Amino acid sequence: MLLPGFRPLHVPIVQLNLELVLKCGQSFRWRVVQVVENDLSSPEWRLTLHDRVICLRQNSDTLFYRALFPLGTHELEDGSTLAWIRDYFQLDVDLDNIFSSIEDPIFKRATSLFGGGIRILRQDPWENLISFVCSSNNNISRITSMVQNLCTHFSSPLVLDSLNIVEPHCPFPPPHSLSNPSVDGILRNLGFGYRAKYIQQTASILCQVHEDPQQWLLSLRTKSTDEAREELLKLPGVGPKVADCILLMSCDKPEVVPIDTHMLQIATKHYNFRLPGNLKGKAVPAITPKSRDEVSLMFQKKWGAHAGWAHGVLFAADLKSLAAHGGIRTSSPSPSRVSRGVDVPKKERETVSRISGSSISSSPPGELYTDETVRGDSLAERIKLRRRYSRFKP
DNA sequence: CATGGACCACCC
DNA sequence: GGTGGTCCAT
Repeated sequence: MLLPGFRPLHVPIVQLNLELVLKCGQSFRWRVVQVVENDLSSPEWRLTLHDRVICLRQNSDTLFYRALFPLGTHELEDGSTLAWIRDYFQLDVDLDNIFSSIEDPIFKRATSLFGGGIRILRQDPWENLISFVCSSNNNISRITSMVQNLCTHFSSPLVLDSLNIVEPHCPFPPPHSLSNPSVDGILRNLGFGYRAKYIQQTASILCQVHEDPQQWLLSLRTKSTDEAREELLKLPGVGPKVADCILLMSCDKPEVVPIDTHMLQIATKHYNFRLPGNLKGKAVPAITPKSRDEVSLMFQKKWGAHAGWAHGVLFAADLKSLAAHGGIRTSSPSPSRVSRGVDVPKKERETVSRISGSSISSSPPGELYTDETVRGDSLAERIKLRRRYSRFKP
């Protein structure tokens, strides 16, 4: 494969499969661009960082990469792009190595379904945090559009040289861009619903409490799993499921297995897990705090030190095998409840099904939050925030 | 500490 | 009526 401008890196597709990894609900910002050069065009993946756009393509044994830089910046490739890639994809982690000790036949089957290549990304904790605050009661396609809106409305696009670049490339907005109280209303108008307040409050709290919020989030990587989780749970919109996702995907906690209704289904259907009031044949009851811990522990015990990575395989495999069956659909009711307030229409849809055969349907602000703006909040609001934030304090 | 609702917008 | 949760009140 000849790709002008791209640099080759030897990475077998069984170690990293972009198609499987970048669209399975870990990161929501990668975009596919169909490049029409020649005829044998492979999809190109792009992600906008704060100072460059990462571009990737791949074939069976090679990953091709390059970066697009803003006008006026030195784009001499000093190796930082390669360093970023190795870190982000955790290329030093050998999938064969960490999975070879897992005997679980169901896991093995899921792996063989794709021939590997599914790994956990090492994402930026801040972006990861906000993205998953958006994930509650939500599907991949809508989360994707919400995150996209976050970028286009709260950060400035990189000014690129390339003429073939049309749409704006906006980085993920930093904490201070989302901390102003006005952000709540803006996000609501963008269709974020009740998650709008969570995002603004979380950003606000982090900016108030930490000199450098992003650096502080990064420091969670060196803390113990329990300590890091405790910190994350203090933030509005972050419950046990979201916290576990962040721990696994951006805080170097590979043993953590996030349990959502999806994983609960898998546990029930394939691992004979039974909730308290669940008899055979009955529908799976709603997840409870206790059952979540039980299921998570079961998987952790079964899969070991990299249980979270194994979970990623089951999860992605599940999503994928549905997309393959493309029309199998299971649930789907319709609304009758009308809500008041501002409504902003949204489009897009996506359906995913499951391995087992059943399926689910898925698929100007920006000012620094200063003491002055803080005073803009009502007293009650501040007290509530304060109480929540100190809930776990000694 | 353990359950039910509400919560937004959107799917169907 | 349900969604790849969380918050709040019993």
